[in-house]
Amino acid sequence: MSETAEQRYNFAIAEPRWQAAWEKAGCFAVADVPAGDRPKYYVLEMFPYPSGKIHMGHVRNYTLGDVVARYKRARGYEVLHPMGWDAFGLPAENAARQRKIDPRTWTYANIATMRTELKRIGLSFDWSREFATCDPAYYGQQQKLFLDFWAAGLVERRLSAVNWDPVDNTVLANEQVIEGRGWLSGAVVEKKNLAQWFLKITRYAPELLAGLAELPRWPERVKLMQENWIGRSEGAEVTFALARPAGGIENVTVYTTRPDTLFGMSFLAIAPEHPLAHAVAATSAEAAAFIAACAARGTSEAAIETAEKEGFFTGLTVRHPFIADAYLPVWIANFVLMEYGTGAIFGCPCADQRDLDFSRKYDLPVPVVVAPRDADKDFGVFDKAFDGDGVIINSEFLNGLSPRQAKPAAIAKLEAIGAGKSVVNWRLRDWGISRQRYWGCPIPVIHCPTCGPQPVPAADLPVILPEDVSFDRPTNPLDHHPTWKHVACPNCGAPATRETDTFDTFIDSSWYFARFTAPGAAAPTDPAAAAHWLPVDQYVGGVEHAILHLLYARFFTRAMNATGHLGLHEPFAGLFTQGMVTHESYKDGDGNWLYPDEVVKTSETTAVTAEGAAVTVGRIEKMSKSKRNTVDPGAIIDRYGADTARWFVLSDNPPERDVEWTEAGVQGAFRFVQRLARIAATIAAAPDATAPASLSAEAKKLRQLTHRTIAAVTEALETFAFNLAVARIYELAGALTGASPAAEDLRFTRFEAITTIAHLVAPMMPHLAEEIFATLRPGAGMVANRAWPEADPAWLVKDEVTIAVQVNGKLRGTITVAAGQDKAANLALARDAVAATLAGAAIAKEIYVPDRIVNFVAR
RNA sequence: GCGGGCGUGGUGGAACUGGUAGACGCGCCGGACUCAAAAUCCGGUUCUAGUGAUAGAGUGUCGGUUCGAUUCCGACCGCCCGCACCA
Repeated sequence: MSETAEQRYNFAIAEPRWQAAWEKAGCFAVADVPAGDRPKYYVLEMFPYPSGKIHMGHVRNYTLGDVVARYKRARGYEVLHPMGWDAFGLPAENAARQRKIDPRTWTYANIATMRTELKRIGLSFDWSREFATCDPAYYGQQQKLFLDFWAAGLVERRLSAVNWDPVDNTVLANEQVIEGRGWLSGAVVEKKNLAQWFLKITRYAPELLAGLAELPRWPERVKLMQENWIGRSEGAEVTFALARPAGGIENVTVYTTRPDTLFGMSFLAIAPEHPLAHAVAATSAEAAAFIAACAARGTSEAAIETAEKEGFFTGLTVRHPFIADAYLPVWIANFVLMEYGTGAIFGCPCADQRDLDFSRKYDLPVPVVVAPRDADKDFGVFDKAFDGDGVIINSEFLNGLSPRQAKPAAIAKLEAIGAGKSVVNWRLRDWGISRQRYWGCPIPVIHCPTCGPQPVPAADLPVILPEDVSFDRPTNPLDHHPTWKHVACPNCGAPATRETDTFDTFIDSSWYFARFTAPGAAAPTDPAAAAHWLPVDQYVGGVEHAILHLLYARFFTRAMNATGHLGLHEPFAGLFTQGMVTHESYKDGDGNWLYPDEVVKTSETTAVTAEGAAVTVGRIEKMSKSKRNTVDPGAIIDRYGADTARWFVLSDNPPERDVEWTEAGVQGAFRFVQRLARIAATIAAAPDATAPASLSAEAKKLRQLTHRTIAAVTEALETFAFNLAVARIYELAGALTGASPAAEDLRFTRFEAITTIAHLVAPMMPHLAEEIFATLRPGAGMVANRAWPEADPAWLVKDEVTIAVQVNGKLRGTITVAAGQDKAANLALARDAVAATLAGAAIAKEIYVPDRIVNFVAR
């Protein structure tokens, strides 16, 4: 491409030039509290973790957001479009341990690299609002928030079961436990109870669920995932009296969603961690051994899936609440979870598969209390429980009712006899936020041996991470720092120690969108700025954050509301979740992964190395470093320019789906960039054309297409159908081929068309848009500061329409008529058009849809 | 197992609230320009039969509703995603 470079649009010169021009003009900077009366629009993309380099997923994510931001600006909105860094996290610590680099140095160096890379994409960020979550100015405000939450009763410190690595002396996340062993040490991981800080997100469970209904601009899929995660379930708590108390415990309460099946109960089962189980274990070595065996069992998904149902009979029995003199055995069972419900269930084997499996294994009775409506007299349950709708049988006062009717009836009876009540249960659990890590926000708490945990006084905030730390031991450097943790108790002044755990990094990203509205505020938020800009009007990010991040941010918004930092409940009014960027993967003969630029494609499905060795072309999957199927955005921008990269990630398919990065596709995008520049040059070279009094048919057609394209692209951008916007622009550009005509009216409509294209492509290819607009209308300013084109309704009206003519629903011809013509005339025309097919057959019915279709129903 | 989504040419994908299936891109084929190539420009491209205007088939499979179904309904097949001994 170098030999003819002088004839081409030179992106390498133009792109940095326009980026500098936008920056100089301050196009994208806004005030915390703007003075004017333009309507606001807040566009936000999920901020990146500074891992080292930008990848194609970032390019796609930020390009999608940038299209919205630039489009909304052109539509007259004042747009807040900030960028920052989610900068705390484990990779920085790993770099410190493995390569002896200070996490701070590593992180800020990565930020510097990635900022430079991002700027080359030409994104319309207000860079003046940039911050990193590892800046003390940010995390200090976060500590303030935590203390306010604490004061408001939203924080709790309590014992919690964790994965404990006995060699590394640290808590491991579930993802860090591999086949029951620590990922670094290889030691068998233990379950241990540790004091951990929790945020009481469960208090907001009903609100977080109900709030989903107020989010029409969120994907249904994401709302459903959150709904399932929050997991509301309606049922009842039933209290069973023990026939004989054990360890001072007199009764056991279970949670059930099927109180209608109480008469089908054949046992009661408790979790191994249930207090009653401990009481039994105190006097039974066998029980203690069973409980220990359960605790040692892995908690990985695979282990759970293959786990056999196992139980231990305690020797205890409980009374049935409805049946006099009925006693049911109490078992400790490995499939009952302490964390859900009350940690105890009643077993009804006929209506629950797990209970049935358990009953069969231990020879417990299986009374049948629900039967299908159409069941015969001798309906029985053998190896498959019946949990469908049906009719209650063998259940005294519930007989004949459906399960749905029987539930309230059973609950009413339980309430009447004081044995139970209606209860709503949630799957959502409180958020454990303690991490035994260095590179995170210090938890601003001081532990005093006499006063207990004390908040760090406001005057002493922020609690800053010490820099002189050592990673020579595997445990948390904060813990074995010689001086940092030793302080005086703020309450009594006695020697005390700082909390050495840091926050889960999900906290950092739970409120950054609010901080962006006033990044320099002395408090966590500036209420006026937050009130002006929030909620985020359009949030864009990966679907992998559908649950945790988005749920935490929704919770934080409510907690910040409760503590006076924000005035709203839902942070993100609109959410768009984009698909991944994928690429083919390649392996050499020895099974090593190869980078795309190490292979030469020899056909659609085959490839060889540069040396000619055989290459296995693998699956198309998400770009990942481990599989080496990555393409470096920097290299792409060097070769093709940012606009080409942007255009490609937008053009091929809908943004919510995965896009496959292909060299052919990129080249197609690059050709279009050059073609547009060429068309613009041709047209600009033509002498000025003024609007002629009348237009020829050809000129009229072009003008109609131009205005239809404005309307279609506008509609497409409003609905995230960016691939359709691209297609419509291709279509209009396609109509502009050929040499510049002599006719004045055509010169005018062509000029109008290309000028329109310059504006329509601007959100997607902003540099090229500026470049061609500058050649077309020198001195008319930058596209970035110009208004979006308006489609003239007069030019959207079609004066001629082609109507399909069908016989019995089959297309037999078309007629072209003036639009909006009357029925009779068109029917007659249509009949002529298909006379041969009708061949005089009797017409039973004539269907006429104006300007669309005529259908003759012939017998 | 539960919940949700998706199946359209060689390929990525279009098709408004049921109304001419395949827009637009990629690829491929043919042509122009060129000593040649690249780039560019023009034309063609769902399949089958036919030189041909044309005819038939066609949106995972089977059935239904309708004048008319990619679109609505039912069953099935396949793929993808989320959750999961959740009581």
